[in-house]
Amino acid sequence: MAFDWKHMALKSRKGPSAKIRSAAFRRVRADHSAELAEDYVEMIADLIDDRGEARCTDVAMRLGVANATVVKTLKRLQTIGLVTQEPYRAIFLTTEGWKMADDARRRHALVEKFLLALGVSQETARIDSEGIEHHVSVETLRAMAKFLVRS
Amino acid sequence: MAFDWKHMALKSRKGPSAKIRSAAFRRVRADHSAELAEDYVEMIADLIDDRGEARCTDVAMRLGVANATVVKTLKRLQTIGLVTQEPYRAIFLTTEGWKMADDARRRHALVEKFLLALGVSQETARIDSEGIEHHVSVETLRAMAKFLVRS
DNA sequence: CCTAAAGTTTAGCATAGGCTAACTTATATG
DNA sequence: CATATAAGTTAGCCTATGCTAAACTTTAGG
Repeated sequence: MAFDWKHMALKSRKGPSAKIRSAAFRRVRADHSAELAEDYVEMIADLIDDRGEARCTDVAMRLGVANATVVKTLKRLQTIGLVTQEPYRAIFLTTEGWKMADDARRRHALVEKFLLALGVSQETARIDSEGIEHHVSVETLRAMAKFLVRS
Repeated sequence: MAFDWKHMALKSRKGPSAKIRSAAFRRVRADHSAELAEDYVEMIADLIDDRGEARCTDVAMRLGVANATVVKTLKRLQTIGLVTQEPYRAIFLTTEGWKMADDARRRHALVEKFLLALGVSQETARIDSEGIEHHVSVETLRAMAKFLVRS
């Protein structure tokens, strides 16, 4: 508190680590834009597999958002080439979309299994894996897989 | 501000129906609003401990965002009672702010240590823990702590 | 003690994601 | 086969988070 900052050399305050450190936060922010897309695509894939087609309403209900929100987001997903849809019709995934969905599902399943193996409840594993799956690097995924094998 | 979906989600113990399932996504969305606040507060706490005071520029640099963005976000954090600041002066944490910061740091440190114990590199542990720390429930944190003890 | 550099704030813009209400289209049933 | 209801869409609003450029305040140093 009583430190005299006025007489410190201000130029030396910016360490070279600041730039490096900020990369982690940039990564998290970048993840966020991809996150929603992954959730949608993963859910659409599940719906198609489960019941033959994915409808707006089902996606809205499962995500817990309004119908109009889904419609708006699907437009964005269409422009970036992940889904296709005719007005008033069901939703389909592009090849790109299927690739992302399968990837997300694999990751999701692995994280959930890992949490269960760690000893948390089914309920918590389900909820936490939903939040965590988007932030796990390939290296960490591999470490989780290894843990599953030897446990 | 935002409704406390975090708590809601943690309390639900019923089967994975669509309605319940959507709680996980609500929880993730609720986390997102808190996430930024936690990152700011945690970083401000670190800056105060490291060098006696937290300035806009340092926060901006470490987070990798523009100065103006920090100023705007700090206004929000002020209105929700986490920080205080006089114009053109350093940033301070309220009691509430310190509580959140300490909590975030504890969680962050635990997740990072856990990842290291799992066998990932220092670099990956640092980056992944940044993304994961906000999505880990108390139950999972306890499981991670237990793992650290017996490993 | 004055001035230039460094730091902070304001203004104005963009995008993403959320909502409700009102409208349009598809479909299921009497 | 006509129409009520379910499903999808549009319009318009809000908040959060980012940005740049310009204006303003503090402070270091001559």
